[in-house]
Amino acid sequence: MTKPTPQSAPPVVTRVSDATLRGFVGYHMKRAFNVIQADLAATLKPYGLRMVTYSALVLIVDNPGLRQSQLADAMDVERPNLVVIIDELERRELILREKVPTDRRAYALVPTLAGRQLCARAVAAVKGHEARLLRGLNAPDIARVLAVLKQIETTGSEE
Amino acid sequence: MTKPTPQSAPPVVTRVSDATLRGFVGYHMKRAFNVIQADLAATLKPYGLRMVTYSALVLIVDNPGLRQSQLADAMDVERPNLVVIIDELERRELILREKVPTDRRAYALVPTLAGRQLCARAVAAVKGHEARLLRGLNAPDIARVLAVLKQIETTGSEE
DNA sequence: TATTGTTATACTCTATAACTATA
DNA sequence: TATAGTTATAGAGTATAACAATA
Repeated sequence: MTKPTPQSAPPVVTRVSDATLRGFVGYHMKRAFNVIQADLAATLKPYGLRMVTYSALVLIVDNPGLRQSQLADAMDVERPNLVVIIDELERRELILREKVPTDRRAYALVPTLAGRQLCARAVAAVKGHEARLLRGLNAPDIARVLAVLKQIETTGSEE
Repeated sequence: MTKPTPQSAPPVVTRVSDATLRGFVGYHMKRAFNVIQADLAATLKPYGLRMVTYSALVLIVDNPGLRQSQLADAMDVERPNLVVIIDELERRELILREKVPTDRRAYALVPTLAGRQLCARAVAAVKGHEARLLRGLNAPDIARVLAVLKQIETTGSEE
């Protein structure tokens, strides 16, 4: 027999339970991702980069000459929103917008030397950030997590 | 010997490579979470709930009588932002703000019958949503993912 | 006609300062 | 003096419509 709790006046809550939400993978994902996002932002701050500008810079360094529309596709960002991101990287002279001779509507995005150097340093810093957050976890576990995340990513578009 | 590529004019990019970013767990997390978020939003739409209002409702149902500040803490939301969330749930008569006799500054949040019923239906729908996104994955793999996510969540605050 | 990059705009989410009424 | 809830506001992030130049 448990002590009956009055229905009209709920007892004072001393410890908030999130047991129901803990039953969902998405809830754990959101909380873990919040931590990653905050730590990543702090990691990139010394380089003057945000998550989006970092992603854009890495993709431009890895794919020199790609068009803005290709980058927008790869980043899952709308074209109008990419413009300001590219503006920012260009203003800092980390990348260049080069006119494409064969299609005068388009710009080819290429990294400058400074862009490639900053990119290398930022990537190294992010590696350190992940090593910190994932320390104590073994490689097989992480590999399994990546497999699950990849499956979620692709299952979403199947439906 | 690989064919040398001219440095001055980068070749046209046919397929954008995100190989560098794929080396990071956070990148996979973001992409997977985007998929989850979009599917969850669609799942909750028929119930007139968004991710935040859903989380708030579940926590109020599971912790009847909790204060707004407690809920804000649990949800990692600033108090000002919680106000409009609570307003929305109260306007739809899913929850009530009850004056606390012992502390007249505070409100105890309690679910109405309609709130508990909608919560139960929404939770069931979200279970279906997760089953869809995670189909084909076995329980041990998911358990390992949860362990990793929990570790990331707690490691973030250690530093 | 369709596409590339752009502008303007709006809507959501989130963060901070300051207020009120209590404690 | 500190706390609970609120208001106002500003900053990100994101989405859509419409335009000029070009294909």
